[in-house]
Amino acid sequence: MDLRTFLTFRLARLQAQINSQAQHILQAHSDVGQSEWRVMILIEDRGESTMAHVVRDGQMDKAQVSRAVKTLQKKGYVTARVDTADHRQSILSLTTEGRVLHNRVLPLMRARQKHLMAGLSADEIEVMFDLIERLETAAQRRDF
Amino acid sequence: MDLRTFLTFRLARLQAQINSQAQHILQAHSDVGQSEWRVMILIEDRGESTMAHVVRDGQMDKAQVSRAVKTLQKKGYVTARVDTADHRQSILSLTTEGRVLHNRVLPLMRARQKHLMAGLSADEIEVMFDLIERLETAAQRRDF
DNA sequence: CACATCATGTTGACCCATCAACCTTTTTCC
DNA sequence: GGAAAAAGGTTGATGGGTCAACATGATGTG
Repeated sequence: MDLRTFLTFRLARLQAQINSQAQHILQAHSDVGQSEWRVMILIEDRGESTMAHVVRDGQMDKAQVSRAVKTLQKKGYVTARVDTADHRQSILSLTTEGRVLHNRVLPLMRARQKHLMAGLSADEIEVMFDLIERLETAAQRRDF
Repeated sequence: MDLRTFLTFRLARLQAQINSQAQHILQAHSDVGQSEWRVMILIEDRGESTMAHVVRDGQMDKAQVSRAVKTLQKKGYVTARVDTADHRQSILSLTTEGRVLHNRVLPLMRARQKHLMAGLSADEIEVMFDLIERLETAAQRRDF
């Protein structure tokens, strides 16, 4: 029983490392957490967005997005104005400070992503994505 | 900016699926959570153990282990007796009920692990482990 | 022996993630 | 038009995971 040979165990550790690295960057260069950062990316990516869009684009939990947006508003990085056409939703956009933060941190995140994949050849990256895909399918089974 | 092409994003999704699957098994067949389950495995693997060993064997956080052990004692699956030779640590072992639970759930977890890897060839598994290894190394960098 | 150091655990604080219950607004459909 | 269903959000609860501070027992060195 060597845990090192368990795929799930290794993946969990890898994930922990990756998270920790991201957390470190965000702490060193901003005052937002990972979920807030992801929300900011997703908003800026559309220019303007809504929580529902953020949820779908980022496959995040809507509760998490709701809280992240609230925090981001408090921190002054995001504004929300109620949609006149649909009063259920608000239109989210980054403030100037939000955009500044975004533009400061995004290059670092891109560099990190690049560094992570730098040790892998194009073929290997392809294989990795394929394997992730298949594992994800296998992980959906619930009849154990 | 398609998040689907981000390795970190895909890994996070995969990890979430895998966790959810494990959680589902534990909820259906026991009353312990994932960290408690891992602690139980690690104790039973040695027959007897200590928190420090569990922490090292499972590369878990000691705070997490401390709380998991406390809960497991409350649930009656683990006993702790102070080591006479070293009064700082306690020797942990599973109770009879703990062992029953362990023997009931472990086969399901093994089956799950097998199913996860069933779609992958031996070569692919090897590649996967190798890639995980290298990504883990790359994820250690902190100078961004 | 005494003091510094290290190892073992415990606790509080904080963040991430998920689920369920609930409220409001919009849409669908008869 | 009106009831039912669906969509957008909010909130509370639970669990996972990490970090820092602390208390205490063990160890090792001058």
